[in-house]
Amino acid sequence: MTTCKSTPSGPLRDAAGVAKYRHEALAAVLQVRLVPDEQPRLCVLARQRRRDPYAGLWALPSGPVEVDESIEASVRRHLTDTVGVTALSHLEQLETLSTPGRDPFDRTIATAHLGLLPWTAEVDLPEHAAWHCIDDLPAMAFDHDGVVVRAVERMRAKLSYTNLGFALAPAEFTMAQLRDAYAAALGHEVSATNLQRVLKRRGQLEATGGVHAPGSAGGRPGTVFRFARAELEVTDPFATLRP
Amino acid sequence: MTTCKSTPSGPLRDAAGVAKYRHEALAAVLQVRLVPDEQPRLCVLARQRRRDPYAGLWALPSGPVEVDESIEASVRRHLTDTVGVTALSHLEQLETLSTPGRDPFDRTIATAHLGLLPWTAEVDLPEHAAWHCIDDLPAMAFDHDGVVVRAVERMRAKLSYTNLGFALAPAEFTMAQLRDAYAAALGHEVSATNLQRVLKRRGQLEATGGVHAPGSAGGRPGTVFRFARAELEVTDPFATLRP
DNA sequence: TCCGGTTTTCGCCTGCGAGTCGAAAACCTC
DNA sequence: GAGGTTTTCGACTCGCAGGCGAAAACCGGA
Repeated sequence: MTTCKSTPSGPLRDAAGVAKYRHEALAAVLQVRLVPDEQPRLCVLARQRRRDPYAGLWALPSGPVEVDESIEASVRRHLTDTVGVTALSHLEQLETLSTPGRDPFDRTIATAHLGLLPWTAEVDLPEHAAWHCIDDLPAMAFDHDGVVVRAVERMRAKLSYTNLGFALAPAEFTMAQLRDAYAAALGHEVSATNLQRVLKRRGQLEATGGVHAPGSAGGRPGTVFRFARAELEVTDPFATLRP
Repeated sequence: MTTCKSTPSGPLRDAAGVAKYRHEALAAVLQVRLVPDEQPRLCVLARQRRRDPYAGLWALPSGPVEVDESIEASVRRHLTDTVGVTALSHLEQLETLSTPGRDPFDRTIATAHLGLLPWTAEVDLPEHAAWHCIDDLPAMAFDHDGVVVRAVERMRAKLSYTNLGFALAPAEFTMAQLRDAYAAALGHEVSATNLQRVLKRRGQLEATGGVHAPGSAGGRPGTVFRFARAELEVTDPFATLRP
């Protein structure tokens, strides 16, 4: 229904003279990645740009929103198409970036998202895509470095006041595994004792009944747990000044 | 630099065939409003629509983003121009709405914001604009009722784990006034004792030295306080599982 | 000036949940 | 069976929110 009145040199405008913008769906996909004989580390998925602007720099997976989809659907579509990510355990909106000049070639608006993968998910990465550890990030294109920082902040905050832990872990796990995953995600040591007590008190943790075989070094076998619910729920945002 | 290739019947697209969208800057402006001889109440600013779609229904203040401004600057501009709000004590981004069909006349994307005014701010409302109490909202246009709900949720959550209280109150106030404002904002009774102790422990509260004259019914005069800082700062988002 | 009524302020106590520590349990290899 | 390793559980401490009652500071009226 919209007709075009813009001149080739100016911004695109509709019949009423209102400016229109290209809208990018953008995602910082985080995963606790296990490396044999090392502590697991928190990483983010990025692609190396082939074209200007910022050719050669790393950028978060993104793509334009189509007319018949919501931004969230667009994020999922582009993640599947460009980096082969289909098994997100969590996806939420982070922020919308709109500073004029953030894309030197066009006036674009982008909505950034936080995506999470369980540590067991294996992604077949295409060429020019790679995982980068959070504490050793390369230079990134556009405003994407800020997006990664805020994605990690959001995930860390929600790990403490929601049951977001389910998105880091697979269906079943031992407390030792979960402790290591939390430690990698939060960036500091975590006590398995305290973690188990906190999650149990909140009713997020259930024992499956099974036990996990001990490692080669021996030791008591760990009981296998699962998260009671796989949807995000807030524990108590009104920690203070409650009724 | 973008040229127009769209046909009059299809969506607007640039030279590369990428769809472009009208982007709306949207704000839910909340204020604790004082009515003489009544408890103060939390209200939201809305305008009654004159044109279709949703003519006659109430809608949050909004307007299209211009090419040379960020979304946040656009929100401030439209709030000034359409409802005369210039003294926001706080403004933050809430969420971006993009469901196809959310605007039956056009494919638009809107970024919703949370705005706060101190209870002393008096706004000269134009015709067709009014304050609506949160617990007695009229039917709203588009997806704006959901925006109001999430704006209130966000504010209530941040009142407990940030110093957002500074945005509700004027520069100076007594604990009794602040208690009433918190009670209206949170929707439940608040103890002045506990409120003062919590805010003091966090270093958010300072005594100015002055005292407020007692009311007509007498009583001990209240000491005058101010917030130590007027920028948002998080108290402790990592309440649990800290290092 | 004294007294009841009102509002604010302060100190003490309680209770919940996070964090720490150490001992016991359960497994390995030698 | 002994020694080493890992997991699990209980007991304790501590910080902070929340509740209660007494004391402080003001009013108006007798």
